[in-house]
Amino acid sequence: MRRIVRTTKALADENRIRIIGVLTGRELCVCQLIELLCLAPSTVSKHLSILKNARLINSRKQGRWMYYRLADEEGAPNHVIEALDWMIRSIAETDQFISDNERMEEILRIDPEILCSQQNRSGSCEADS
Amino acid sequence: MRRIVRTTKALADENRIRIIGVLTGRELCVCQLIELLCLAPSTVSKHLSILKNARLINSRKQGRWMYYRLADEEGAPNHVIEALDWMIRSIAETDQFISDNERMEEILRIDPEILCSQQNRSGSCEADS
DNA sequence: CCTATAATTCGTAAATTAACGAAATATATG
DNA sequence: CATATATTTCGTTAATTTACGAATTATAGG
Repeated sequence: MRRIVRTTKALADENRIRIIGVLTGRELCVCQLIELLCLAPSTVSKHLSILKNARLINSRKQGRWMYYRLADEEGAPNHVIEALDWMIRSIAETDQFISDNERMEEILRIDPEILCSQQNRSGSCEADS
Repeated sequence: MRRIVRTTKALADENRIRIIGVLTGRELCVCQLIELLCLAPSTVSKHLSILKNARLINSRKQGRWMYYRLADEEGAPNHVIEALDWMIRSIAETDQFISDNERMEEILRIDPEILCSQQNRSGSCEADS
């Protein structure tokens, strides 16, 4: 039951739900999520660690970048996979999900080298929508 | 998306999950839940209002008693029904779910008139398990 | 109508969580 | 080896949530 609570707590935050929303079907690095959410790098990192702790996402380090993706069947408990499944189906038609994914398409067109180097300075984010 | 967050927040508390666990398959009144959870009546009432607000449960007043039951297909949005479904399947085999339901069987054997009248005085609860 | 009582609302204190910036860590590159 | 940089960890503050008791509401029954 502790594990169920850890799952629902991880899912009980709007920013973490948005992360799951843009992670469906692709892998993203932290600075791309920072750009989307307009939050400090340390905050986004903390959200990712909560999701990872709940085993909702996995990560892979490549050079200086850390890539995150949704958990897959192998390696995550059933109840986690099913929660992810429910979440993705539930948010799929929300405005937030749609606009986040549109925005992410734009972000993905930016060379990550340039994108990242412009962050880590305060007030760098243009809040959108 | 607001509604999804409301759903996950409602499910992100151990006591509320326990309430859902004992409510599967039956209707219960507030004092029976107070007895199980060993929490103040006002606290249990607050948990119930959070669950009701998220449309995970429904209520019915009969005399001085208020009966709560899980939401059913009619009247609750799809994503809520599916979340309930996931939750019930996920907790079904946990020790907490099993012992809560055993304890509830005992509680149900007590005349509610007697059960309720013994509450509302501080320190009345014998914490179990 | 008066009293008892089941449940809720309200105000408040304690605990938890979210957000930030600064410092630390790890990796690429000159 | 020194520097730049992507991410994480740590410490702190602000916001949110949980829990309680006191006061309130609504109903049953004398």
